[in-house]
Amino acid sequence: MQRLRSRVTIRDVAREAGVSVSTVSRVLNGKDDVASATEDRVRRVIDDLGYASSMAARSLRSHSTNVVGLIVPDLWHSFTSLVIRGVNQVTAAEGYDLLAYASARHEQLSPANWEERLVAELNGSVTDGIIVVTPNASSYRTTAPVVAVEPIQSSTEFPAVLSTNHQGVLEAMAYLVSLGHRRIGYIGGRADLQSAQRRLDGYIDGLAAAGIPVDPALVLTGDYTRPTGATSARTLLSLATPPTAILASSDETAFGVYDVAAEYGIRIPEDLSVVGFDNTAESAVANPPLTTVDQAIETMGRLAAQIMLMLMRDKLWETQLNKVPTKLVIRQSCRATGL
Amino acid sequence: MQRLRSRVTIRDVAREAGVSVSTVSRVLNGKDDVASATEDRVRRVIDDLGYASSMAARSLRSHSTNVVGLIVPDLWHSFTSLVIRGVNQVTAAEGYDLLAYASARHEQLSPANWEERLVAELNGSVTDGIIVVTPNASSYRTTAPVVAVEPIQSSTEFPAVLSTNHQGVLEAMAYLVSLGHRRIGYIGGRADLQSAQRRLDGYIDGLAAAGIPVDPALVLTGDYTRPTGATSARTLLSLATPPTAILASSDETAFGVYDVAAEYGIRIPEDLSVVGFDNTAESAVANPPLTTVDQAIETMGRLAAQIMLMLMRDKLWETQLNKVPTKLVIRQSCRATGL
DNA sequence: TACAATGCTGATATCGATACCAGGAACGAT
DNA sequence: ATCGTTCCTGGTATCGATATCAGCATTGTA
Repeated sequence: MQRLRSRVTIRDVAREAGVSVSTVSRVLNGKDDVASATEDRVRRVIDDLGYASSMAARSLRSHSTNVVGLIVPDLWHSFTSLVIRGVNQVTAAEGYDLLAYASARHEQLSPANWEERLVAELNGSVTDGIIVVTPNASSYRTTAPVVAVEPIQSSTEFPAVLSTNHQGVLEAMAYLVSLGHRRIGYIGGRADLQSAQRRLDGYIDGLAAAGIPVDPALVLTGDYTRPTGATSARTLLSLATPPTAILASSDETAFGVYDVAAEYGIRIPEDLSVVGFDNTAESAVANPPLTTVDQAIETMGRLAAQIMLMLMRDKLWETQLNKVPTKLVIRQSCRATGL
Repeated sequence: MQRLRSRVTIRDVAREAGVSVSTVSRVLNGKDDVASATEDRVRRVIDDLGYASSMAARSLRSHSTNVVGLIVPDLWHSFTSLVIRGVNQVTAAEGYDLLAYASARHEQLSPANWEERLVAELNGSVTDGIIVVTPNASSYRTTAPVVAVEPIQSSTEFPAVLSTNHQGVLEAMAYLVSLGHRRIGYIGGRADLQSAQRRLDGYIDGLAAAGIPVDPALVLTGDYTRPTGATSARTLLSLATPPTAILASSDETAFGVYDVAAEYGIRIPEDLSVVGFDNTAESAVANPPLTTVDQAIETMGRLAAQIMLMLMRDKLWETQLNKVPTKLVIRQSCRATGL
């Protein structure tokens, strides 16, 4: 491959085409005041030399890129991937490039504000606006707009997109209660996440609505992962009076419950009803297919992108909290109790 | 939120701290020839003002960022996500940032070289090296290194990471033959992809190795998607003498076969054996769990990142074609024929 | 005492692009 | 002949950072 000795710059193009850099710049930016003969010549040289303008230089000078930034804690978890997918759909349709940034510096920076520096660094320099996924900070110093998806802080100074975690769990609880369950176990998420808190509230309110007292032995704190789901399930199923249903606060957690049920010879849904939360792709093909709360994560991404584009175009967006509704997806992991 | 009127620049910091921009720059870059009193003062001002240096300006001047670029056709397909995950593991461990770029301009540029411009634009300006996933071009004009993952062109002028598609399918075929299958259907991938061609070759060579003639009616071209998998399965299962086994060239395709089998009341694996390719997360929880060829996509990402870091550090990497072995994962979707 | 070495700091050029202003050529109007 | 337009083009300042060189104290050495 031709590893060029040095970059092809706008100067090289100008020299080769026998015009000034200004003219080349005009051609690049599609200004209409260039003679068509000149434009053709410049374009030919651009192709010949394989010239591409430097993003760094362009954005440094023009203070405008065509790029929406996305700052994510990682680039592979199912939640992240789905948000990215939703955002990408909108940005691509509107002709914006999308740049997802996962920093190597999480650990080194104080965990509370690792994204703050990134936002400042990227915004107004490489991106025209930034969407942050599950951010910690409640405010950023920046010239360009910021939109959050599932922020950890409950109140933020920028528009945020949230799912109705509380409502979703409430609905799932109502469903289990309608099937006759009264001992319902709960495996939560990491206590420091706002979403986990909301879901737990939904569980407690769901019990209250059915007039069932909370049994602390049935309420466990997890971390949304499969192994922890399994550990928690072992605890619940070893109780003297085990629950007849388990509400897991994530699909991964629910699969941990599946694992332990198989291990104990407990049949789902005959002996134990299980409800998840997320509606990941796996939940549809699991055995049995998992009844779960659909978070519409992709929709959240789309909404965040739409808000972002509005703000970038100096339109206003009044609402700070934008909720995307959850929906209970009933499959085959629950059954009425035999009572 | 404080939307700042204008960016905080290094100049503002210098003025506030009563030093020159040079000194601030030295502090930022951890040079050791700054008096510690001065350094403390500058750092305090940096924190107070919430200053973060502009990536654009920094890389324009220094010609070195700490960023590895990743150019992908999309940001959500399972293949892409897994590659990103592998790359991210290595870059994060080595202290490099990762920037994944999905262009909105696919469609507008001629499809054959949409990534070429992106590579030139990013490299030597925003990134120090670029990993391209399933690229079309076989060469790029760039000053910084390029590494490809599953390039479409068979021969490239830069290091490429490939999986042993041919070997993987061959192994799957040997397995099916060992179970007694002789009528084996094949649902391929998009004909223009090198990977699809390799897998098809594996199928044909697998038949040849077993001394079975190719029946054109059993060989269909798909596109790796679930709906097309279903359509193809309908065709195969409607034949006068339907196959006893179907080798799907992707897990998604295999799930399409599952769908149609359920529709037709055909039991897997009792009536029909199915083998997939990819070993996605879904394949393990499917009903029945899918026997599939594990591509070790994450490993491919890791290897690509390792090669990239070598090249960025001016080490040499001789081998152009780096193959990551596939492995047959036997689950419960196949059974010996009743003959 | 003179002169070099060291430690720290500032001034200036530069990276590659765009914004802005100025100006030449061709043309018609006065 | 002079002037104002219109159309096109070039020169120069500038974006925010780093690299390089130079300079000023202060200290060490011949």
